[in-house]
Amino acid sequence: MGRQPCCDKVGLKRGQWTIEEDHKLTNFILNNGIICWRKVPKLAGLLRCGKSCRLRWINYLRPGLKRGSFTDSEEHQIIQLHSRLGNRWSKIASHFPGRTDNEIKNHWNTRIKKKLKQLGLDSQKPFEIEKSRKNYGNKNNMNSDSSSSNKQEAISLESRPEDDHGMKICPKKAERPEEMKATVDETNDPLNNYQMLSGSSDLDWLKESNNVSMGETACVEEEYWVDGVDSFLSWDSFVHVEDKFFPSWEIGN
DNA sequence: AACACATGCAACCGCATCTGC
DNA sequence: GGCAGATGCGGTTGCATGTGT
Repeated sequence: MGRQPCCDKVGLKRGQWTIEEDHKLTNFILNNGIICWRKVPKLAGLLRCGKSCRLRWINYLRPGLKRGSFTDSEEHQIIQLHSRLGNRWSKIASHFPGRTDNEIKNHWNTRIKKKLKQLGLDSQKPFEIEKSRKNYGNKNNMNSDSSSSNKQEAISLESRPEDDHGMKICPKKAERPEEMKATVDETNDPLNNYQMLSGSSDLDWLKESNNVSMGETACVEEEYWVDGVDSFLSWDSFVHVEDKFFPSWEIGN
């Protein structure tokens, strides 16, 4: 016995949204807020399922969305976050006000993944870059106990006063498949390669962090992380803006 | 100009998780 | 605690557009 479909799909429209549909959905939400996505299409006069409406709103119609290509800085931050979080796109997206998880996921799959592949890095091993980064920064410290350093990192991250959504930044060690452990070919510097491919010179933050010891690495990471997030508008401030538009609902994903 | 192929993005699908009863 | 409905999430697909021949 299969799962019940999220909605009765008979007679529902699919595919690309028309401008008229966008207007209907936008007007409805602006006037009424979001109470129940299931009811939205019916109340808004749309022949779509609630899921589809939600997706359209979140990914395209929601005010404050930043459209256009990703900047180098954003791309670097995506790579860094992905190295910590893996394919948890919504978590990654929460660090980019105005960007959607879908957008970031698409960007990763179409651009970044390709670049990493060219570098010989396996994008399916999301912690590889982070690990590479650590290894390159710790050539003088190769004997250090990796498990304890992992633990140290986990503690460091978990004791973080909490990010804007109270999420855990670093997957627990047990959640990391063994295969994710990095195997770094020290004859190649992936960061150099990435820089060459991207034609960007602002990977310096990665290189700079390679010059510190293990203990310092954690500190640098922490600082970078905080600076990186703070350098963007916080999601909370974005929520406040939306509160003015939509006092009747909350974005509390 | 016409066609084939590649690319990027919007949208869909189905499972996971949350929430209220 | 168990269940059902609603929502969230990530993987995947399909199509529009761009590019090369």
